[in-house]
Amino acid sequence: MNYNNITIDHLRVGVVVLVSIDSKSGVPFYRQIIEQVKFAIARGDLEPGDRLPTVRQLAVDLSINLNTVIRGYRELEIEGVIETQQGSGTFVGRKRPKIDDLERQRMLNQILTELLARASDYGFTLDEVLQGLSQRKEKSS
Amino acid sequence: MNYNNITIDHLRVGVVVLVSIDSKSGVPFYRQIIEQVKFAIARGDLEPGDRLPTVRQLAVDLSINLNTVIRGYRELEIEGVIETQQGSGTFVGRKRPKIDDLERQRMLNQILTELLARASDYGFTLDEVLQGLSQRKEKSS
DNA sequence: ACTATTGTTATAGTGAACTATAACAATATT
DNA sequence: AATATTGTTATAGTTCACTATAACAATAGT
Repeated sequence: MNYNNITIDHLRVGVVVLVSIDSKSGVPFYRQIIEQVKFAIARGDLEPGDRLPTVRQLAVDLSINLNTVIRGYRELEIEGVIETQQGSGTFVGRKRPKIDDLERQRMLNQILTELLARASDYGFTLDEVLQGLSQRKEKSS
Repeated sequence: MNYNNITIDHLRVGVVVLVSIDSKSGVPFYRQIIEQVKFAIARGDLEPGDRLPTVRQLAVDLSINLNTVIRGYRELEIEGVIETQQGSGTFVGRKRPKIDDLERQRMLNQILTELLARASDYGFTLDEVLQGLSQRKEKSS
């Protein structure tokens, strides 16, 4: 699929874009898969127990090689994000890290600070960041 | 330099971060140089006639190879963003670099995707991230 | 039981990015 | 004029991401 010179292959599950690959971004495909699966979980589009696309199906849909998908899935499994069952499929894991509220808050603040620092390096304003995030929320609903 | 497992080599000119390389992002070094020089100009941190770091100096400061710097500079010159003078140096050209909306969009998307992937690692949802950011906006106004 | 579907493993090849190193060419400095 | 500094060019080798292809292994469905 082609949007204004940005080539994006994607896979929709229902109405939701699960994984999309930007072949011009310079970011390795398998990494894009990893990030976007995590992102989908953060968004709530994927919940524990949900089934992911089969490795072959995703390879076809994204027009990439089977091994590249496997590589992404494997790293996700190593990180404990997903669980694979040979013969049956790949599923979102049940793992949820336990952190107390204070530590959680601190962690979130740190992540946000780094984000804003980077965004500002590139000349983005807080409003633009907020808007970009809001759009992602809309897409998923 | 090391911030929470994110390795960032950077070069400051004055107080401003001119070019920083994230070796874990997967984005080729020479591309990061190109992008960041363009954004520095767009931001106003670099103005027409300003001198850029020498190829050798930048290579040393970023701990990358001379040829990689040259590759980035060369593309910037081809695009007309900078002008090189053998023997004297590399300078910002008079022409303003076009950072089209697509490129900006891509950059923001990349930053947001990374953020959300990390947030997901710590069990944060998109909503929590949005809420955290909104609070920062209130504070700043 | 058989078959289809799922994930797994293995091998081999290609191209891009990066590195190391050396020599060359133009300009600035002394 | 001589030297240092700047960008340029060239060669060669390494690593990584990706592809193509094939066979294997476990599970689900019939």
